[in-house]
Amino acid sequence: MLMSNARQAPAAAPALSRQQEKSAAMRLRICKAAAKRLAANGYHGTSIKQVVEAANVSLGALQHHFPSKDDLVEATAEYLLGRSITWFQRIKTELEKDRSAFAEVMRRSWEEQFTTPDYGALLEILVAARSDASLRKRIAPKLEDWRDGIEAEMRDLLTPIAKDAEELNAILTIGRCMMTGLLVHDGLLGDEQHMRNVIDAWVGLVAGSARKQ
Amino acid sequence: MLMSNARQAPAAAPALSRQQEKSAAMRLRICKAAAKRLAANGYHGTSIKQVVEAANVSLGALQHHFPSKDDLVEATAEYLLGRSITWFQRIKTELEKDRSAFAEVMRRSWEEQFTTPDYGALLEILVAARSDASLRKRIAPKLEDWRDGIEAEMRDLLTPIAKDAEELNAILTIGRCMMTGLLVHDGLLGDEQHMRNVIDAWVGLVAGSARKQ
DNA sequence: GACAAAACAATATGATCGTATTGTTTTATG
DNA sequence: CATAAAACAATACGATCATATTGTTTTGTC
Repeated sequence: MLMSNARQAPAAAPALSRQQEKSAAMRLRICKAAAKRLAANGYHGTSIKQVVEAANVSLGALQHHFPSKDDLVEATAEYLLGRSITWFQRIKTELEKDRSAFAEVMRRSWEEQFTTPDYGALLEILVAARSDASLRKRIAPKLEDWRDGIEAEMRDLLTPIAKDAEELNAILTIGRCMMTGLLVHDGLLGDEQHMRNVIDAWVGLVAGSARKQ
Repeated sequence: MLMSNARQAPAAAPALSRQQEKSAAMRLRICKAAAKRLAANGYHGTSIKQVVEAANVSLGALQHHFPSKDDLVEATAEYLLGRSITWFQRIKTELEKDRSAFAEVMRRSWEEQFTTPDYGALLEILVAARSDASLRKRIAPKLEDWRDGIEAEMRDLLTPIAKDAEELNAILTIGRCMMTGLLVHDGLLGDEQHMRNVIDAWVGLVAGSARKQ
């Protein structure tokens, strides 16, 4: 969790020198391009050269900031996960004191997060990491932080729907995993209405279970 | 849905000539090797050469049966989905008249299906197909048949847990997608006990909702 | 048993992969 | 402003990719 590694992916931004500014901007630009290519062509179909062209930078520039492909993928994952956390922070303030917060979080996270190219890119990275030990080692801790971050953000907002924190986390996990699987399975068939119906069924199920208690 | 294409992946086996037998055996052998490599190395890390070596066949033999990589991947997907359907047919007869059939189906499909190398291979194919239009066209109808097949097999067995067929299908979809997402997300972290807990939470949620009605 | 087609095999080919190498420009520091 | 390091750029390299090509062996049909 330590922040020793100074020139990691875009984090906070306190008083940067011109060089650091340039570097951060370049890294962000490359990560965005990488995410775009990953979402469009998948991990298998994305090469360094493609990212270079999409970002409109030289190969040398990319290599300077990301010596290996794993470095690039790791930074891209960090960028994407960071943006997701930001989204959850925003939705939290938006839905404060909304009685149907859970339903809103689920529906909106589906529309604004999971069906997004950004999440498609993240999915590619996660699946690639499954069968690549060195990449998995890099990604796993960031993914864990992401999950913990979401749970921390949602804790207060969604307290009413579960009997304890553990159950709430389980519900959040199921929702998150369901949406990912929905993309992989039914997303392949392209029936968006059907997917929305599944989300609604899920919301109904949780609501029904909560009412029972 | 027509069966015109005679020499597709291993289907039924009614009276084959020696040539057809050899062919089917070779195709099965190659598909098994492909699944093994996909599960171990992912789509991105699996090459034709690797499959050739894993199956211990010549490149020419593979090319004869699968002219392109997409042909191989399609046949492998069909093989894997077919095995999955077979599993559901077996579990159906095993759990007939079991009052806790739903919980058993969920828990056992997690252990015996989703956490299996075979499903890892299928996951690789599904994700790859997301960003590969031609592959998606080949896979999508087979995936749809698979989903429909599961729903058909489970219809009678799991009738009690839902108020109608539509809700039952939604529950099956959520369960299936959740397990897939669980592999992609929490599977990366390797905490198997946590994943089993999530499955149990899901079973409890559905049971609670069913009891309410 | 002759002939054709299917099955299997070995090697070649052009493209593309990730990375290494080497050079030039820009920025920070004394 | 001198010097070193960071940032950016261009080209090269060996490996590997999917597939094409050209052969040989096995099987089915007449």
